Amino acid sequence: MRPGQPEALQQPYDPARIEARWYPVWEGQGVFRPRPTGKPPFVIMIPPPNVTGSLTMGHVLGESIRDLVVRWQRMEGRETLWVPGMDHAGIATQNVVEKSLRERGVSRQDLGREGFLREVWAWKEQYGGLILQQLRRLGVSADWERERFTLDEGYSRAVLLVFQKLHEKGLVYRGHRIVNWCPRCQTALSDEEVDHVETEGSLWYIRYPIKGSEKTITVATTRPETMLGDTGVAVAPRDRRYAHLIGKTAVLPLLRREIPIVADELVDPKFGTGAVKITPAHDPNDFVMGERHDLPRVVVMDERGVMNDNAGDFRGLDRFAARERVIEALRDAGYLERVEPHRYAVGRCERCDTVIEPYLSLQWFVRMAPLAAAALEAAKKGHVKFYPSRWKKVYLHWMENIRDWCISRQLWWGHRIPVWYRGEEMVVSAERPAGEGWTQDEDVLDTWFSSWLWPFATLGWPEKTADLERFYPNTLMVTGSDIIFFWVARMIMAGYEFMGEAPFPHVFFTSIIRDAEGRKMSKSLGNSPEPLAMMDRFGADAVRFTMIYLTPTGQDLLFDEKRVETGKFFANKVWNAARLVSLRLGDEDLGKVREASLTLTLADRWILSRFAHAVKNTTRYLKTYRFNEAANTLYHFTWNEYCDWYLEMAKPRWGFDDAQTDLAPERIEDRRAARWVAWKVLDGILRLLHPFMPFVSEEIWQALPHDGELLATAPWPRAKSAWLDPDAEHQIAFVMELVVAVRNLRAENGIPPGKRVPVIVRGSAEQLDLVERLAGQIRPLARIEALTIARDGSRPAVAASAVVKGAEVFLPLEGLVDLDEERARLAREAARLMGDLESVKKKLRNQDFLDKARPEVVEKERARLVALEETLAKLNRAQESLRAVQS
RNA sequence: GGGCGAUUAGCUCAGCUGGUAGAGCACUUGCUCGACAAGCAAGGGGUCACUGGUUCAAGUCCAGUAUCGCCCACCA
Repeated sequence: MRPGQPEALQQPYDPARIEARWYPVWEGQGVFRPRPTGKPPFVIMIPPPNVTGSLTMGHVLGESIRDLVVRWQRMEGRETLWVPGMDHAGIATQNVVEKSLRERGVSRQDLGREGFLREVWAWKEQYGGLILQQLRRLGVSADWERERFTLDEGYSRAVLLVFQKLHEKGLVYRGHRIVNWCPRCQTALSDEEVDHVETEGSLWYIRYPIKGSEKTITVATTRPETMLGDTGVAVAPRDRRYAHLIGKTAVLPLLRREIPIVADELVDPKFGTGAVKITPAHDPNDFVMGERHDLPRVVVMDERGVMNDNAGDFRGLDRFAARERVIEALRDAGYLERVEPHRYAVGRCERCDTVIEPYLSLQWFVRMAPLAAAALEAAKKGHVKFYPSRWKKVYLHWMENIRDWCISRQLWWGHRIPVWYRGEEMVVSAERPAGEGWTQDEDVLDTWFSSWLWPFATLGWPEKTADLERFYPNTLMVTGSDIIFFWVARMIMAGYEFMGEAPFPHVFFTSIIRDAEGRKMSKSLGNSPEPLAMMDRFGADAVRFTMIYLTPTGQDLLFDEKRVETGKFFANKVWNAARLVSLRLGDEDLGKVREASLTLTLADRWILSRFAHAVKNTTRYLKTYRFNEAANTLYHFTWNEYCDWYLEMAKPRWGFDDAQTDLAPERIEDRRAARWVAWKVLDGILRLLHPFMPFVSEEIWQALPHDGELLATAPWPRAKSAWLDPDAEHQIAFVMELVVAVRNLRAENGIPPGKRVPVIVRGSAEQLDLVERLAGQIRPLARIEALTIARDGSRPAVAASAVVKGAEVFLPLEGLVDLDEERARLAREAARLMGDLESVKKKLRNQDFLDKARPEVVEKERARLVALEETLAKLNRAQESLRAVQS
């Protein structure tokens, strides 16, 4: 315990100075390490950012929320673990490094696999993990000693072992399938990595001659260039129009290949002509039909999307150029019947936006349905809960319709598939098989095939480590809904498969950040604010607080840089309040003061009661993941109750001069109470604030009398029920209304703020007692010169007046004020109340209301009626008394 | 084609289990009164998208409509 060090709180508030100071202290003292406390551990994991990544506003929001929760739980006395780390991000990283190589005129093929991987690792050492530095700047309290990377040695072993185990169970298989192929990245992709974009295209109608007939059959297609790979034509089985053609042979235009006409239920007779070309090597549906009818698969383009030898004269053309030329050729030869505009969804690579080619190739897959069973049940039974809950439905729908996962990628950067070939032999094993002559599969695994193990592989799995034992399952997953399938769903599946239980009981989905116009943040639009620049401008505390304060639960967040002022201004407010308090604390060590030794005033009891509410509500909102509400509660309590009212009411009790020794003993005692309460509540505010604004709260806390080493490890405040004081709250509410009424009378009557005015109050004995007791606080708040308590019921002849909870406040005018203005004001006020009165009367005349509404509701309306009538009567009297007076 | 979400003050959004519409920003007026102009005080501004229903009572519950947005989907 140290006495206050007010000199530490310098004006102005300077976030840059403060924020450089505390992170090394926390880290140095091991605050971020889990330390057993006897309570169950709280475990959270970072969704590993790409190793190439740089901090975005999306990260800032997510990390702010994660750190908010972790810091709060740490203060609640839980043993906390936050595991940080990075994802090797196969395609993204390989793209970045290839691009930088290209600038040097080098391709990855030039370097060869080994050489290229050396380049990527070197690149990773130099530039990778920048984002982790940025996270420190933001203040995240992760345990850096447990930092993991998905390509770490141990983590890699886990990935390969998972492949091996799934293969042993028959859940990993290899096969020729139509996959999503990106001709630019030149790799297969999973369904989730393809974005479907609605596109204006055309539907081309092409005549295929029937062999041995003058007739033709017309098919409709959006991809005419693939007709070069057609090996059949299909019609619906019960389509009368085409029944006679089933079993006949069509002649493929341009190539003159003879292809059968078959019946297949996949054909929708209502679409196009009801006849469809079958291209088994270039369309997933056609692949299925091709299998059913035993049709050959003719691949007509290569992995770059360039037409190959099977494309005849079109060989060497890019697929889109080929489309034009095929159309031309068909038109010239009279095969093109017509063209219709057609809207359809085009698949695009989520990484590079290239149009995806459904492409026949040999790939590795995970059979997902068996893995989905447990994950499905977990959500249905509530073992895993989603916040907001509507994501459950989305999750279930995906799980129920799950499809096999293509996990092989034709890349070099990643976990190389642990499959070994020697002649006809094939071995699947995490370890290289013994003996000579084995060659490993060339492909690597999908990045998500490693990140789906994150909740346990980071803790040492497959080894039975102490961490794994202690920290699995994790406690909470906080992430974006955009990766619910990529990551969340798969983590749950992997959790059940390899650990036998869900990886976490709760998943909280953060908002998606958009710009002020509602557009997605993107580099090309240039609408993505630079978080580091914002932290430099406003401070990390301000950025964190603002993001949490603004984030709506379950909605997108429309973000505008200017909004960060909210956080900065709030930090400044707290800073200055702390300055005020620290300057008036005196020399006594307040930490040693016992509350019972103090004589608390009504104002003291009021703020302690309000503080207890604030603690209760802030904590409740955190527990229910309503983070914005938590921030909001704290903001308004601090600013509008503690600063605007309590500190203002405390000022006169403090006085200015500590050295003043000739005070009456009761004044000294009162000053002591005011000091203690102001400090106590501020201390509590700082504790509540710390998870939101760790830097400034720690800085201030250290400058005030405090208990313990660091705020970061100080206990979270409890809402003391002994502090709840409804009586004090009612009474102070009256006083506040009274003050506002006087201020309002002054403002409306144009009385200069500097001018002190006399005020007369009439009211019930209780009200007048209260006013008398608090006169010392009321006078400065309302800038009152003389406060007259009219116990004799007398009233001034000429005055501006207002009614507050039945009490009357008079501001004698003495020719200061425009009487017409005051008359108009009273008339407006009376009219407003008349309106309210009418609606209350109407309600009370309604027999149904009286019979059916809950008694306390009816009682409330009755009380309101009485109060309104009383107030109106007093207003009327005030109007009358002014009527007689000359302006 | 299916599903989800949104529609409340000029802007961005709160409003939990139905009981006198709130905040921040912006706006108006006035303030250098010994924490804070990054501030203080006082104000103006809303038929809660529309239509119907349930109810004594609907921003809140139900149904439908409209507009916007998102996700999923093998109609070529």
